Amino acid sequence: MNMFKKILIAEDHESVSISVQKTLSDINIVHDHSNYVFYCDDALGRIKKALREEKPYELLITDLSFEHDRPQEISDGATLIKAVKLIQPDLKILIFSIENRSHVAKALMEDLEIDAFVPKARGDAKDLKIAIETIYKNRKYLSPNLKQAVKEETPFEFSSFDKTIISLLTKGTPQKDIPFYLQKNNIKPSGLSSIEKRLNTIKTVLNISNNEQLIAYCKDRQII
Amino acid sequence: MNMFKKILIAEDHESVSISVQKTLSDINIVHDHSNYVFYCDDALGRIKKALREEKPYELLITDLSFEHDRPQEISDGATLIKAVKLIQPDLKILIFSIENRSHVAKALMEDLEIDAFVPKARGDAKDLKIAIETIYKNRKYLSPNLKQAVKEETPFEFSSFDKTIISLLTKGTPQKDIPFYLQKNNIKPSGLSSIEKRLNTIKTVLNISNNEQLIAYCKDRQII
DNA sequence: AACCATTTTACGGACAACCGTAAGGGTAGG
DNA sequence: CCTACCCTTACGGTTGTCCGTAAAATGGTT
Repeated sequence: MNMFKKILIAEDHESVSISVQKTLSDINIVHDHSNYVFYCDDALGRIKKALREEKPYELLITDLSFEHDRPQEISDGATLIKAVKLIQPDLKILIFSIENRSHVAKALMEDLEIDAFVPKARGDAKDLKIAIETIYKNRKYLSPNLKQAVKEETPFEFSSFDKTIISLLTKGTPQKDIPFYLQKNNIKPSGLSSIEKRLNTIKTVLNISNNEQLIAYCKDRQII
Repeated sequence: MNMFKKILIAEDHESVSISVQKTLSDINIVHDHSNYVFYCDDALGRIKKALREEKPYELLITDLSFEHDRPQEISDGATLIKAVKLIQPDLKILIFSIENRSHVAKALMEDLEIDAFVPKARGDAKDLKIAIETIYKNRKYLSPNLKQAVKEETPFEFSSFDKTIISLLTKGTPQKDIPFYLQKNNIKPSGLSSIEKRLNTIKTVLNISNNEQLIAYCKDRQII
């Protein structure tokens, strides 16, 4: 049976990297043991080098978040993928991440045009095998292990303006002082009333009754 | 060289479990392939069974957080460890977790009387090997990869009362309504002034200026 | 029972947040 | 150029929070 021959693994956790390599060998992929890296910069370097030598990679398996323990040009998986797409658009990409929210995974698949998304969870090794086999057949793969939002809640879109004022609140800025900050940074609506109105509509839409609950909501969903 | 002969791995992520097994075999531990489980309840069952058969485990490697995808008696690693200590106090225990904050790891080592703490991070497989070799020599092992709190901040102790009122705020309860709730649940200081004063001292000690910042602080540190 | 120390509660003024209304300021279409 | 419309801002009244002070309750000691 045919299969990918040249795969690159970008993953900062040594233990995860090991198990991905093991999984590849389980499905009879002869995986050269040097084809894994711990930093995004190294991943991009390897891909460039392989292109120069005209032995390009066929698949990139990458994590999303990498620990910032040394200065890097590229510090996360999403940025890496964008950079890779510029130099080798046909490279197949599989994200293997702790992120397990369905709507986040879907958004990433569309925005980054990746081929598969597998969350680190129970049975993730089996999941990974299926994903690799699926994308080898030129099909997309969105893992069934992704979690639907419990309440199928309205995917309310926080604008960057919203995030700015909420972030300021979490830094201890009193609401009435936010206009000064916004003016300094030339952010468009800067009136106190605009801030009040915006916070009010957010709270109404999300059925939230005070600022404290709003902060908790945003923190839980990693909006800020 | 002598080494552990009977080890149990409790870890819900299949990929991590695989790499731990691989790591064990790397240091020449003959690891029976059935000695890993995906649920805490199964872990406790295995340990009990091994005791009955007078072939007890020598080491337990466990995660801290497990996904709640089916009803379990024990749903997290800390509870598992407490239960295990009751039936086999001499069993050596190694926590292998995503948690990488030094003070949290230290607290766990003391509270649960575990033998080693290794965070899932860069080089965690090597880290794991060293940890196992160290505890085999009856020494404790606290990984050097743990992160010190950036500011060595005052480890402020939130009382259960504090957590209660902060939780109520995050649920949208107005401050002025909290006394009613406290009275209903027979929580002792229930006056509005007591709540105000408590919030005030917390904010003063932590140098926090408003409730929003306090909520963010607590969410970031998983206090609530 | 009387005393003191600490905690809890009640009260009141100052201030911030909330909310409706209305006035100002752009922009697109006529 | 005018007008209708929307977005933004200003204003004021109400309510909630903040914070200091003082009274009341609690608990321990003699």
